[in-house]
Parts: sequence; C-alpha cells; structure tokens
Amino acid sequence: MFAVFINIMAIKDRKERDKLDRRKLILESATRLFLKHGYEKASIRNIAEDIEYSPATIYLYFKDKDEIFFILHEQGFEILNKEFLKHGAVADPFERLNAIGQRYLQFSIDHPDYYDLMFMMKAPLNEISCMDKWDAGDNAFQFLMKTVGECIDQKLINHTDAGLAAMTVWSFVHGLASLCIKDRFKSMQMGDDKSINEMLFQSFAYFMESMKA
Amino acid sequence: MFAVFINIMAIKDRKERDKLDRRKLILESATRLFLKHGYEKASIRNIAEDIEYSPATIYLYFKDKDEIFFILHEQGFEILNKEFLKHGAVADPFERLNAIGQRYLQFSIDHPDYYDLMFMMKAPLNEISCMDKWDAGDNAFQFLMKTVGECIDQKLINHTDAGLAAMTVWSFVHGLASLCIKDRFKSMQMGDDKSINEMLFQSFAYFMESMKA
Amino acid sequence: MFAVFINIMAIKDRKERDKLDRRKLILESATRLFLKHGYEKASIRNIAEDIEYSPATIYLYFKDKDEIFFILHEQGFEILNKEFLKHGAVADPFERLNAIGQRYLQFSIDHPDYYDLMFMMKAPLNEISCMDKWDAGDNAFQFLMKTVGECIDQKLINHTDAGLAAMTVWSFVHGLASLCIKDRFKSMQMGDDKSINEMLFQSFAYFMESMKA
Amino acid sequence: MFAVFINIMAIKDRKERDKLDRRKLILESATRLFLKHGYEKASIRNIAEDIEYSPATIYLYFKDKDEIFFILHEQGFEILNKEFLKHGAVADPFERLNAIGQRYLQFSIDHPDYYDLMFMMKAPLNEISCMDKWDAGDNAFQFLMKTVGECIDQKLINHTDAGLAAMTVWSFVHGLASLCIKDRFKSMQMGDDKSINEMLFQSFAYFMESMKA
DNA sequence: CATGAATGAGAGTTCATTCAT
DNA sequence: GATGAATGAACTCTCATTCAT
Repeated sequence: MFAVFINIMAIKDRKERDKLDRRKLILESATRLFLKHGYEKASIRNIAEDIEYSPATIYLYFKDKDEIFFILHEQGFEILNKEFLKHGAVADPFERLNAIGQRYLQFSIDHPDYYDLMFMMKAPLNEISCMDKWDAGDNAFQFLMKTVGECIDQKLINHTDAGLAAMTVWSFVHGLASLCIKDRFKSMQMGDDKSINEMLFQSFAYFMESMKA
Repeated sequence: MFAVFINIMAIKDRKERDKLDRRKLILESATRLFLKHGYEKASIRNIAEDIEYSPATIYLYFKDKDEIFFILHEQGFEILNKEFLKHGAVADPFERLNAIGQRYLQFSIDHPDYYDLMFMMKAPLNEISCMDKWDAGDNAFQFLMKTVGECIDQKLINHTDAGLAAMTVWSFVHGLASLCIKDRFKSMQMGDDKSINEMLFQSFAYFMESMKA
Repeated sequence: MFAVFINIMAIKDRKERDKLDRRKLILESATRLFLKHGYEKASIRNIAEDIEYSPATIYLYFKDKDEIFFILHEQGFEILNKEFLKHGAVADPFERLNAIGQRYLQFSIDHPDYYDLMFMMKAPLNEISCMDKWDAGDNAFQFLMKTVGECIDQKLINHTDAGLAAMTVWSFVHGLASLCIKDRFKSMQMGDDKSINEMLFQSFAYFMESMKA
Repeated sequence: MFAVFINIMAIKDRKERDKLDRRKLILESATRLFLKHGYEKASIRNIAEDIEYSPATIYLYFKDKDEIFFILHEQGFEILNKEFLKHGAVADPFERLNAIGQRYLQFSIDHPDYYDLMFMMKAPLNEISCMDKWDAGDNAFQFLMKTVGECIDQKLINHTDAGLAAMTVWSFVHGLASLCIKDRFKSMQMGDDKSINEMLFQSFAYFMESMKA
C-alpha cells in the first residue's frame, strides 16, 4: 500500500518534471532562434519545428508569442542579477563597480542571445506586462546606481550626479558589448578574432582608470 | 549618317539617364518610407505603391529587397561621413574628436533608422556585397582613428594605442545612441523624456573630460 | 452471499447514477455557456474548463460536439412544449391559439439562443439522430395543429385547411421572432429599442384579429 | 497605326472584362459556400480552393473577408429592389403589396443563398460600413412602407399604423421564406416536397385576404 | 520597359478530437 | 474512469518574388 503511494507520488513528480523540461525545451529553442533570426523570424512555427512538436503544443505551455519573449527577457535579467550579486560583498565601491562591469561584459560574451533580447531588441512589450517584467531589469540598474552612488560619496570617481554617472558607465559597456555582438568590430583590422574579447576588457580597464578621481 | 549616330548616342544617353532617374526614384521612396515607418513597413509593395509603379518594376532596377537596403546602408554612411568632414579642418585633434562625437550622437538622434541599419542590425549582408559596402563605414572609422591618433601623438588623451582608444570612444557613443534608440533609458526614472537627449550630450562631455590627459 | 449480490447491485446503481450526474453536469454547463455566449463560444474546451474536467472527459459521455447540441435542441423543445401545455386547458381554441402564440414570442425573447438552435440554424442533424430529436418538435407542432383544427371546426377563423392555417400562424410568429433576434428590425427607425418587443406583441394582436372569422 | 490603337483598346477591354469576370467568379463561389456551410465555414481558403486559385489571389480583388460579405449582401438587395420596382407602376396599392409579397417569396425560393445572407445571417457588419451597406436594404423596406401607407390611406387594409403594418407583412413573408429555406416545413407531413412552394403562396394569399379591409 | 496576375511560404492562433497512461 | 499531452487541420492575412504578356 505504502509503496503504491510512493509510486503515485513518483509518477506525479516525474510528470511535473517532464512538463518543466518541455517548457525549458521550448524556451531554449526560442532563445536560440530569437537570436539567430531575430524576433520576427523566431516564429512559433519555427520553434515547434525545431523541437519537433506541433505548433499547437507550444500553446499548451505558453499563452502566446509575447509570453515566451517576456520570460526569456526575465530569465536573462535573473542570470545577470545573480552575476552582479556575486560582487555585492565587495567593500570598496570602485572595485565593486569594476567587477560588475567586467561581469556585464562577460555576460554579453557568454549569452549574446540573452543580451540581444535584453538590451538590443526592439521592445514589443505591451504595456500591461511591462510593469512586472522590468522589475528584474530595474534591480540590475539599481545595483549599478547604488554602487556608483557610493563611489561618488567616497569621492572615488569624477562625477557628482549618480544617475548621469551610471548612464555613462552602462552606455560604455553596452557599446562594447553590442558592437562586439553585432560584429561591428570585425571591420577594424586588428589581428585575430580572439583578441577582440581581450580588447573589450582592456578598453574597459582604460575607461575605469579614466573615471578614477 | 553621322547625325544618326549622334542621335542614337543621344537616345542611349537619355535612356541611361531615365534608368538612373527611376532608380533614384525608388531609392528616394525607400528612404522615405524606411525613415518614416521603419524597416518592417518599408516593403516592396509599399514602395511600389508610393511611386505608383507595380511591384514587379522594382525588380527591374534592383535584384531584391536586400540590395535596396544595402544602398540605404551606404547612404547612411555617406551622410555620416559628410557630417564628420565638416570638422575635418578643426586644427586641435581633441576638439575635432569632441566635435565628431557630438555629430555622431546627433546623427543617431536625427536618423535613428539609418543608425539602426548601420550599427545595430544583424548584418544581413551577403558575402559578395560586403566588400563594397563597408568602404563607407571604414572611411568613418578611419577618420576617427586618425583623429584619435593625433590626440595620442600630441599627448592630449590618456591612451597609447590608437586602435584601442578609437574603440573606446566609438563604443561609448554607440552605447549612448543605441540604448537611447531602443528606449532602454526610459526605464531610468530621471525626470521628463525631453532631457534624455540633453543627458546624452552631458554624459559625452564628462566622458571627454575624463579622457583628457 | 445474498448481501453481496445486493451490494454489487447497489454499487452498479450508484455508478449509473454518478454517470448520469456527470452527463447532466456537462449538459448544464453546455446550456449555460451556450445561452450566455452563443453557439460559437460554447466549445468543448470551454465546457471542460467550466466543469473543471479535461476536454477528453467530455468524450466519455458524448460522442461529439453535435450530440451535445442535439440534446440542447431537444431541451429547447421541452421547455417550449411545457410552456404550451400551460394553456392546454384553455377551453376556447381561439384563445388558446392566441395564448400559445404569445408564449412562442416570449420564448424567442427569453431564449434567443435556444430559438436559434431550434428554428434558425442550418440543421446539422445527421440522419440517425434526426428521427429521435424531432419528436419534441413534432409535439409542439401537433399541439398547434390541434388547436387550429378546433378553431376551424368551431368556425372561429377564416380557414378551411388546418395544415395551411397552422403553417400561416407559425410562419408569422417565426417571422417576428427571427427578424427580431437577428436585429433586422433595428434598421427600421421606429422609436427606441425597448418598444420593439412591444411591437412584436402588438403586431401579433393585429394578426390574430384579422384571422378571426 | 489606327488598327494598332484599336487593338490596344481591345486588349485593355478584355483585361478589364477578365478582371470583372474573376471578381464575379469569386463572389459566386463565395455566395455558394456562404450558404452551404454558413459564414464561419465560408473561408477564404475554401473559396480559393473552390475557384482553384491561391488564397492570396482573393486579396487582389477584395480587401478582406468582410468586404466580400458586404458586396454579396448589397448584390442581394439590388436584385430584390429590381424585382420590387417591376411592380412600382401598379396603381392599386393593395395589388402592388400583393405583387411584391409574391416577388419576395419567389426571391427567397430563387436565391435562398442571398436570402440567408440578407435576412437570416448573424450580421458581423462592422459599424463603419454598416451605414453605406444598409441603404439597399432600406430602399426595399421604404418601398414596402410606402405601399402599405397607401393601402392605409385608401382604407384598403385593416391597419392604422404603417410601420406596424409593414412589420407585420414583412414578418409573415419572412417567416414563410425562412422556415422553408431551413427545411423546417419538412417535419410537417403534407404530401410531397414540391407542394411546399405552392403552399407558401397559398398561405400568403390567405394572409392577404385576411388583411383586406 | 512595365505590369497585371498570381502564388508559395509563412505568420499567429484556435479548435475538436484522440490516445496512451 | 479520467486526463495530460498532443496534434492536424483550419482560420485570416501579408510578403517577396516571378513570369507571361
């Protein structure tokens, strides 16, 4: 009797897991296609084909195309936030700023697909879901603001306005990341591909140096 | 006899001219629609409707949609180059750098769709046309490199590697421009919308200041 | 032994009852959805959701969507018949005819969706179920025929053929009801919406008056 | 030279004719399918398949599904109006009323598909086009109103309110027509099918007789 | 040279229905 | 007995593109 109960639970668990797995499968395929062909071309149909399910099946797991987009968007920010928090304990705010900048660049290198979705795509976000979804993004930006603020308070950087300073830092790392992702650095004839990543970090190092008070 | 020959030449010439005129007509319409309603809405159909020709006619002058957009891409760079050259005569390289940075930002504000096409879109450039097309882009970048190089030579900025320095400057202004275009600054609650443009230039001013040797 | 037999029967009975209960549950939901949102919105999915069962479960109790709507069709006639029978005792056949005519109109106003199903929809009745289903409809029509017949026998109306007279009466009330349901009276600019119902009955009164011998 | 000109015109004419022919082809198929399977099932795809063209082709001739529906609707009313006008010259208004009633019935018999569209289908008419389209319908109804009004003025029928009388007449003939079209008279066991049409007119004759003052 | 006509492919989405478990 | 999961077929509509004329 008891064994049966356990068995039932086990089956239920497996089904639950399977369901989540399939959700994940869809999201992974979506992520892949989203970047490869852009939002417009990452169709429900393509996703379905990719995972070898029927288009209708997608709708068992997600309300519509937008919902998938929102979740990917959120997931990206969750990963980035987690990365940022690894440096939450760094006492010196300037060092912390340096660390999260590098993390940001690394994130864009490791997850160019997510990065595109999060910071480069034309936002087709409808108003309603906007509110909820951007929370994750705000967290990341708030963390940046706070860190920059502390740098200013402790006179570690040449800035007086935290908002402006945060915007400056973000813009710079985003510029590096996005030009790199969209292959715009390739037109610069500077050695082999591999060194581009190195140059990203080098450029950032210079930037941080120049920010120093 | 001779007169006939001249006549034939004249007719040929006129036809050639006419052909070029119609090409121009198409491109103008494409440009207009593209700048007004964005890439998605600048369809062959819409262009054809706009110039009051049939869609099929477009294909007499251009291989496909991509070819049209390659040319728009080039046009964008021509405009930007022209803007840059306005400051070619500025003697002080640092001042020149400052000027072209501002021009770059202004260009992104004035022509967000060109900007998107030039610096943000997934390069749909097929290999063949790639070579030709990037020339214009190179010009702009070479101009930046040269200016940055002079700054280094004259020890006006804290950099030793012109390539790296150019990459840094470009990345920064591109970061500002692209985040602005894709509305990513809207999530920052900093006063009214209008001031975002001002902040772009303010941020750039700080950046230039910090670059100064 | 005997007790066991009783028990088995009891269980069988309960199961039968349960089965009927669930059939009823489904039909009630179907009726509710159908009357509330019309035929199109009363989908198997919506019914399943409403009764908190899975769509597949519906198919354990009904062959397909059509079967459910056949039954609703029948239900409609049962309601109408019940309405008619309220006037079965009216002695004067002309008065009885008048009463059931008004009831008919009122039924079409109270249950426009049943009415649609019963008298206006393209009969999607497949041949087999046709026989059974129309019984209820026949009852109603027979009741009308009988009443009209009595009117003729007692020379209360200007008709000699009961079938033709019944057809005439039915056609008239159906005309009123169906044009009203399909909003065809709205194109007639005659005062406010509310008065259309009143006009239905007024028109019927005139009609009955003109039938009088 | 002149012959060529004629030829060009002829070609142009033919093309124009062809185009109209294809429009007509689509509309005919649409009409057929509209009735056979109802509005919902009369899909662009089905029409396309029926006329052996691709679905996209339909859109070369009509903006969308609604436009097709509107045109069919209008066409129906034009036919009906033309029928009515044949009796515009009948001096005696009662005779005229009698004539248009019979024409109405005949129209429903000759064009059950149009009749369904015009008087029985759930109107999915969007508000904007509603205005224009109903004009044709109004014409028919106005003609009825006018005729009935004259009957009243000349005390030929037992009515005082033209609106109410028109509604009564319309409802009656519509009742006959619509029950006939939807096969509801078949459940009446009265001889063979063919006589149903005769009964329609007979019933109408009785009705007119009873209306007489 | 220009185009009218047509189309295949594809988009997002919904539905009734089936079947292994 | 009940269902979770899946699907095929359908829907309206838009697009870039082709080809005979």
